[in-house]
Amino acid sequence: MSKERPTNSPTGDRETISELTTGRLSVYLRCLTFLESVGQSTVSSAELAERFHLNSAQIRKDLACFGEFGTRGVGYNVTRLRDHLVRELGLDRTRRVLIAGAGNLGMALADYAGFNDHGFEITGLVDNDPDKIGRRSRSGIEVLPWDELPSIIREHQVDIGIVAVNAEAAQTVYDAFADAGLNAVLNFAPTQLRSRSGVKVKSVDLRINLESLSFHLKNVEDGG
Amino acid sequence: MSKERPTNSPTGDRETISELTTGRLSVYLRCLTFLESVGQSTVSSAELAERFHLNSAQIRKDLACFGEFGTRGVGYNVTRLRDHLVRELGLDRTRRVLIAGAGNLGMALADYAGFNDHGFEITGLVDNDPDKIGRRSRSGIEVLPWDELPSIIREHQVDIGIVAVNAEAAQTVYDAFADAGLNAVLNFAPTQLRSRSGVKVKSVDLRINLESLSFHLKNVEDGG
DNA sequence: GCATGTGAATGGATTCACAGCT
DNA sequence: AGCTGTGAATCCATTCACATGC
Repeated sequence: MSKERPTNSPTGDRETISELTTGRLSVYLRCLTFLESVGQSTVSSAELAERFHLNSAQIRKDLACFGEFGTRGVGYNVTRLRDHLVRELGLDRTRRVLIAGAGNLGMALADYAGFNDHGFEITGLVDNDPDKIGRRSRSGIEVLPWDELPSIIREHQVDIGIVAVNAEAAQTVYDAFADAGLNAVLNFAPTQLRSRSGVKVKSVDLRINLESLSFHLKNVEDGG
Repeated sequence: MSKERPTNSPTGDRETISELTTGRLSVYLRCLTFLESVGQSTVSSAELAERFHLNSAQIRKDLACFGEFGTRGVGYNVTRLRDHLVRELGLDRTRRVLIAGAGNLGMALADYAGFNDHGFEITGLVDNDPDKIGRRSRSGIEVLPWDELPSIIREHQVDIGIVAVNAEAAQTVYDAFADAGLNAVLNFAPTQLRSRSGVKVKSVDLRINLESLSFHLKNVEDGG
């Protein structure tokens, strides 16, 4: 459909920011949080570039997506920029996360420190195995019945669903998440999900990463 | 240094294949394994393209990286192509994997089915917490002392190291892996590792993925 | 002077379109 | 006829280089 857009208008203009850019914005945000914690008040694109092995122009382009936030001759105000990124990435309110699949991976993710932290909150796990229902993860997240997914999502005001089931069940889980009104899904199953418009999937495929490393190793071995 | 290379010579020519391409090759391989299991003997680039929402020319280009493997007018022989990809990706021999960090994530990865499977084998976990040493994961993978990393890697002939420690310790672990002779590292810590030449890192950053979903949600909310 | 913000140039990846083989 | 393999064209991301503003 309509693809015409004025490329990069300074203000407004949502959803025209690429995945690659948002990934880097997350990285910058992490760095800014650190800089703030050590009391640094301004930072230049050159300094950020050095930290991340990136080109400073790229960083300026990335940061300019939302309008002008730096001061020429000076750099960026750490706190101001950080707050701005937090808001632009939608991290200024807590996102509630539900995990489908209470196997090893699901349980580990439920307890994973990086999640229950700064803007994300695991509200529960669901599983269709009666033996698992009612159990809790080490940190106390409860396993709820899969059948009650829609009401759980409604009552707990879940925003993000995590697929931590096997490849065969993954599409069913995604569809159920979508039917229940979720708009964002993080998939750990080693399969390509057929996604619906508006219901975004991000996939983390451990096997692809391992195979990529295997390929590198093979080249190292063959090369010498 | 030298960047000149004859772009894409049909045979030989290692390491000039992009990360994006190898990722897709892994996906194709998975699909070919499935097709073989259901007895399909040939497949066309168009059929693969439809499965993965990709362009058929891209698939042909990807598959042509290693030489010509299709038959014009017919397509690709499933078994032959699969075997070829297995060999080219270096999956024709078992890769031994060691996990550093026996926390929730490390333990879960040790037991994760997708790993101890088809070409990868978890040989153990290491941790520097004396309380954890000697414990075992559910599936029986033992936690070994961090101090003995070099000898463990030597004796178990480890190929790939996994970093499943916190962000602060991640660089230390990476460096220890590299010093012990590993050439491939999979990093789960939410930090950018300073990598050494030849010692490849692939990072899986859960938080970046969640933040990307958060950004999407914010746009959905703002837009409607 | 110094660092941002940004058009222009470059580089890489994807797609098109067709020649060539079966 | 059908499908691969691939140069040419296109698209998108990154980098360069400089005008702009503090």
